[in-house]
Amino acid sequence: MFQTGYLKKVQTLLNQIKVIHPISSSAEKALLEICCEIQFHKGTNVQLIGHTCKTIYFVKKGCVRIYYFKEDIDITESFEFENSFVARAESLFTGKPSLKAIQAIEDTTLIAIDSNLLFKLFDTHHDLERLFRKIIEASYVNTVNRIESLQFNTADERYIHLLKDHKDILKRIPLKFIASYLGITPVSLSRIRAHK
Amino acid sequence: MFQTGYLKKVQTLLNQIKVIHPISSSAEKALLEICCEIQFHKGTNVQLIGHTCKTIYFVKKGCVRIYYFKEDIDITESFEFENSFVARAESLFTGKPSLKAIQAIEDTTLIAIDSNLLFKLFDTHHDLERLFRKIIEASYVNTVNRIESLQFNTADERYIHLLKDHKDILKRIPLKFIASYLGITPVSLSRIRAHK
DNA sequence: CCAATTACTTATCATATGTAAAGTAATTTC
DNA sequence: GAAATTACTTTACATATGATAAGTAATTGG
Repeated sequence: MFQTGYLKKVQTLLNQIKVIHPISSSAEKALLEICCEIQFHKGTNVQLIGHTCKTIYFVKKGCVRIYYFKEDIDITESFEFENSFVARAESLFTGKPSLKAIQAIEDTTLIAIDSNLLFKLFDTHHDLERLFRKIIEASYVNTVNRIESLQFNTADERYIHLLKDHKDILKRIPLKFIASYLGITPVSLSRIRAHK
Repeated sequence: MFQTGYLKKVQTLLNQIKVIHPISSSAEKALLEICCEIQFHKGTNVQLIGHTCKTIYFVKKGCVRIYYFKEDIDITESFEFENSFVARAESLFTGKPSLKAIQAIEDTTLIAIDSNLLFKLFDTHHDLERLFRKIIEASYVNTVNRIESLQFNTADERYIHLLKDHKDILKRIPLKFIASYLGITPVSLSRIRAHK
């Protein structure tokens, strides 16, 4: 069916799926058939601005960010690390071209899932649709919490909160990316870090 | 099966479902069995802070807001008007008690859907799960766009943007609610409106 | 319909964050 | 490994927004 080598390649994905919502082996098999592994060097774009998002990625190794430009300023919308799914929701779920790009922050290994093929599989594999419903629900909860943070917390409250939840983020992500993610300038983040 | 009176009551819900994702008549029937209509007077709470969210509401008439307190300050997280679904996602999808409340801003008629019963129906009605997957996807896209707005737009950009998308909101929602929704104080919103 | 409450605005002052510029430290590239 | 580029910090100044307070307008409740 599958060669040992291939199964090994996607093992991190299968492990993560088990945690979220276990699926039947036939669903697993169908899913693996529409997956492929891709490598990206640090700094390269995984997806470009202007392309309609038709891929859902799983981060096997490394990390990526979604970013866009507002008046020539590079703004990081989100980060994703190992064992997370990434997609530009505003494009994937609306079919419109995305104003955002995905970039590898480190040398990164992604497992790419073709979204059109995936959505077709939902017709025949109910459990696969449930799995992805739960993935979307979890992402939704994250964004709702993020809104709460951006709505009325000060910049340093947001910084402290980010460190509490993702202490490791500091070691892996350039500060300029963290700054725009928090909705502030790099200068302002420097001030906050200089023990304000 | 159903009395004409009952079908009439939930017609707005059924109409809206058709727009999002048409479902089979058996799914429709099953859904209607777990719905019930509830009326709320202006200003009353639909759900209280501290309760675990086990209901998904559909706004038939009127409007509601989700709000919470940060250091005694009332903050509006979101508004929902006619033909929208409302739930406190961070509680519904995690099973934890919600730190947020739902309140009727006008005299409001809601259709309440028991979420546990709904999730059970997903096992037997695949199309119902798809419908709600799409509803969640749309909500997710909205929150992602909202983050973009809160991350680097100025308060008056956010205000103008809100008016562009929801010009009617001004006529129905007290300014103090709009202010906290935009992440600013009522005083600051007054200044912005005074033609800054 | 009047009194009381709540909603909104305006003014003043304080402060956090933005902008610009320059300096230092770290990375990258050849 | 030196030069060049990029990342980060610090400083000085500008500005948007917050906090407080007081005034006006609108709603609510008896």
